[in-house]
Amino acid sequence: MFFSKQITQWYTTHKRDLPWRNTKEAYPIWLSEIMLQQTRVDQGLPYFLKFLEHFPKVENLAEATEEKVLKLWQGLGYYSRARNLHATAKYITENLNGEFPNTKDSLLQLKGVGDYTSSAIASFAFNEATPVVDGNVNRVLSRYFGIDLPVNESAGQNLIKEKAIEVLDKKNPALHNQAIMEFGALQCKPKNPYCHICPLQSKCVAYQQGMVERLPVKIKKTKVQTRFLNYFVLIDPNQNTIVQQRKGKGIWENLFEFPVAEFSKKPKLIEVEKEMRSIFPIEISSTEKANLKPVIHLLSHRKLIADFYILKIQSLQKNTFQKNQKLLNLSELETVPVPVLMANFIKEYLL
DNA sequence: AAGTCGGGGGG
DNA sequence: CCCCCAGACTT
Repeated sequence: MFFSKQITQWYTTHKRDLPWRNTKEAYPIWLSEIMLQQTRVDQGLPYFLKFLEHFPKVENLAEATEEKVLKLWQGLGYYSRARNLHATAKYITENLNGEFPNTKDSLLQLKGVGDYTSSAIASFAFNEATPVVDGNVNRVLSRYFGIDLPVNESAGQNLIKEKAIEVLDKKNPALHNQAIMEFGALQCKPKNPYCHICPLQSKCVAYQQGMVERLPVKIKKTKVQTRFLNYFVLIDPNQNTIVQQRKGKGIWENLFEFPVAEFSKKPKLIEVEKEMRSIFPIEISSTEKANLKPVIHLLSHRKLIADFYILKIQSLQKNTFQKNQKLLNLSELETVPVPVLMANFIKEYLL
């Protein structure tokens, strides 16, 4: 009881005013939880407001096209969340009469809803006494109990979940869960936590033993791979161009991009040109490399280096298109969902 | 159990 | 430059 008492008291005076906390409706709570997966509150908030504006009810989201959902999601990353969000909205609208499941176990069946998110929705919307365990909770509990097992392995994660149940205020799970996460985000931060004014100080094992900065322990995994993307921007005299939708299961699934040749090693210009001509067996009147230095994009475990080639051609013929390709005027490029990497290029060079 | 999936912020 | 963020899903 000490733990929950302290953090909820801390919460009532330090909490941020966030829109999804002012409701018990499952729809906006679900929406916020999906958006905030691996995403900072500050980054997700504008998207949350934008989505509620376009889709006030889950039915409105269900009726939208996936392309529109992806467009609104553009820039938030992890686009499978947007596809699963849309699929789940349709499922709830068409099969569940627009009513969200109201238990953790039933919520867990929804696409894109895992262990954390099902607990979050069940506790926030339906007051189910189930603990949330996210990055914040891993940090707070590993420090408070002095757990030095890696939190991203099953043994450590299981122990954290045990402790999360142990400290959970079963009478006020919604308040407790909000409090412990907010506490992790604002007080028990990854770097430079405010231990000197912490209400848990007296019982925090990590603080007592001076291991706060060492916890939580995580096993590292990253081996950075580089991908070389060579985009071909065809432009005809009417300012039309071709984009194509990424299919398959890789990065940016279902987003649009210019026709591309990908390499795992830095290609020679000859190789790029060869790929270009196999993709477009057409007359090219002039080629210019659009940007002198390539666009370098760093992701968590990957480095993307993108070169853009602008190809001026006499005419784009519809019958040469593949199924997933679209003919667009340059001014229409802003209407289709594209990776941020491309959006930046488009804004700088084509509009 | 290990990989993959984005993009941005902070030290 | 590296780590982290209201994780889930696939292999």
